[in-house]
Amino acid sequence: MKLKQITLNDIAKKLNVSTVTVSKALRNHPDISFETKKLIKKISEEMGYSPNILARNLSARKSNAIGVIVPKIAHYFFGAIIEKIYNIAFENNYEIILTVSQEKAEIEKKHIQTLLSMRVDGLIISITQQTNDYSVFESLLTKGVPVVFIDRIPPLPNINSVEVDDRGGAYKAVEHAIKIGYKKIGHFAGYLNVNIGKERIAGFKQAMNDYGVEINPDWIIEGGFGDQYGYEAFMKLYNEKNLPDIIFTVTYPVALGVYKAAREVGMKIPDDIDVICFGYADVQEFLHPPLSCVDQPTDKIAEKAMELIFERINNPEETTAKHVLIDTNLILRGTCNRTVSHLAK
Amino acid sequence: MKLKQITLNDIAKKLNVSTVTVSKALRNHPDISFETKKLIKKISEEMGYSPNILARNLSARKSNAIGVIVPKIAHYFFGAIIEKIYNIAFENNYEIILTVSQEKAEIEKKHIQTLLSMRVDGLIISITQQTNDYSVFESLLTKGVPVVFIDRIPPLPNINSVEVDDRGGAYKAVEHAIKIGYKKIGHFAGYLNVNIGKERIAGFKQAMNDYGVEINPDWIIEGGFGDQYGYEAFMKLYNEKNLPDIIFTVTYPVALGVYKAAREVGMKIPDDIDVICFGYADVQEFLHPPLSCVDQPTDKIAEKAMELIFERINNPEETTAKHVLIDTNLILRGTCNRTVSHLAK
DNA sequence: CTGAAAGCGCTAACAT
DNA sequence: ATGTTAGCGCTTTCAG
Repeated sequence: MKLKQITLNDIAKKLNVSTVTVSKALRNHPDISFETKKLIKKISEEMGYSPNILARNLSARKSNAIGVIVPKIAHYFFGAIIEKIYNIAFENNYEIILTVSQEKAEIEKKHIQTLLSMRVDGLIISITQQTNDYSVFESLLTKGVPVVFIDRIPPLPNINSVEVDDRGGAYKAVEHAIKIGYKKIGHFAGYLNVNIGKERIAGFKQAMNDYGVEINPDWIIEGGFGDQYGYEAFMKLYNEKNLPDIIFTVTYPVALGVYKAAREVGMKIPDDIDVICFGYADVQEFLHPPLSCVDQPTDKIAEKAMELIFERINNPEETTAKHVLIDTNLILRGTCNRTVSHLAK
Repeated sequence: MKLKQITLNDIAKKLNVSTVTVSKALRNHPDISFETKKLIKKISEEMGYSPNILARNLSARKSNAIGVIVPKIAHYFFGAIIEKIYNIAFENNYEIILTVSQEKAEIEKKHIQTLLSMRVDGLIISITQQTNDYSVFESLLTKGVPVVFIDRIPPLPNINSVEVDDRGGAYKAVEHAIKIGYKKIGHFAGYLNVNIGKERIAGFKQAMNDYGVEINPDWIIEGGFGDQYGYEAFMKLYNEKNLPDIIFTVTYPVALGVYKAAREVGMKIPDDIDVICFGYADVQEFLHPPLSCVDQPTDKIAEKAMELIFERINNPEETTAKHVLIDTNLILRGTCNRTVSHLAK
């Protein structure tokens, strides 16, 4: 802003001391006597002094800020992680510079540039679904910029990352479905070029194989992570009269799409068709029936990510990367939650 | 970060020119010949130069950044607004420094200090539910800092604000309920010390009065904005065997609480008890039945807020404040959406 | 077209 | 205990 801002110099002149004295006094430097400190603080308060962080950071060559890049905000998963990241940063006197890539690789790239220009101390990134050029990230690494990737992770060696155990979580869900008696299990799988899509379908397949349940490729549908896709995928199978007994969806919105479609065609969940999804959201318990899911502990993801980034910031020399897998747990509510003897064939 | 960053000077030395030349070349200043520009750009690219925005901003005495303070993020309403704000900022080459007050007045105050220290060009604020000391905001105004308040607005004269027409929206919802035949209309009202609570109940009452429908004070319950409160309020009336025919809830989570409670006691929405709420959320259409609501156009709020803040930033002299009321519209889905002849008594 | 000088506000290092 | 000097990286005069 263009307003006249009070500077150290202004205070110094008023008190007939040097800027350095004021600077030190305000930062409680032991050099300065208690009396002068008190006076200086009082006056600067009165004058409405507010330190210029730009100048301070320029001088200190660090910003006390962490840059964050996420594909979107208005989404339970990212919203919750971001909120937690903010809280942790606040407790540690760090600022967060949040940017949104809108799932676009070019925007992501621009944000990286901007954040580097802002001289953030580190970067936390969740890459877009369409990112396929990883050179930007590589150059980040060779430059030695502290970076931690969360959830959506580029296929690069030796990077710090915090990831949900997608495979294990998917496995848990499918295993549970099998254990309560399901045999005809479908999977709406999202995009398989994204690591979460890849991992979740892997967990699905592994559970099926481990328990000797046949995988019907007709019931595995790729396509997207949004509710629209769940709706369409359901309708496709419905029209083919080829629905499984239960569908494991790659995300929670996809399950919403299934709910909507099922209601439209008059099928009752969980009796006519059952659902379980990957991903927690606060509204699931209010659905009818309440939707069971694989919970991804957003708080833990945020905590670990911040822990790693701080570690990296404080040990710039350290080069071995850490890969953290966050364990998931099944939250069983109104779906996929009772033995299905009626299906025994 | 502590890494060696390339500076203008580094490039200048390498090319045996002055920093100024490099600076100008990189910014496409007409002073510099096409040839040198080309060369300098090529080299700085090669060297991986990234301008130090801190230094640039310090020199320019402005930051090209807007500070935003919201009570929370993981919430549909704020999430959607923030997302839009980010997009608009991006299009205008502005940075957003987002901070979260966690509904705590002291944190809010700290954030204001920090953002001022960062020399943001302007501030967009949605105050906490517990803020009751408005002097911070007042001093902001006297300092001449461009500020726009959104949604949650302090009772101060002459401030820029963007507000949803809460009263009008509530009026619309209640009016609609009346028109389709409801007489026994309740209102779960949230906190009345917050402007949105105050306005919404005012709209409720006004509609009731305008249409000559009797207000039963037993059916107006204050208490909070979360689902828990909706649940409790419903249960209270249920236990007293004193439920109205329809409940207008102050927020969408409160309606969720009602859904949950109603299901628990075996009452069917909308037949046994009907609901309509203030506030849009993407999941409403997936509820059973899909929940009708008063939509608050988050995009418009964000757009207007950004418009006002830019206006203010570009005209620091301007002192007359603008107050924008964003119109709402009713989104009718599965609730509060059919004539209730069966209730005629 | 190019560059030298000065300053943005602050702090670390080195006197006094 | 206080002040002087110099520099963080960039940009805006203004002179050449």
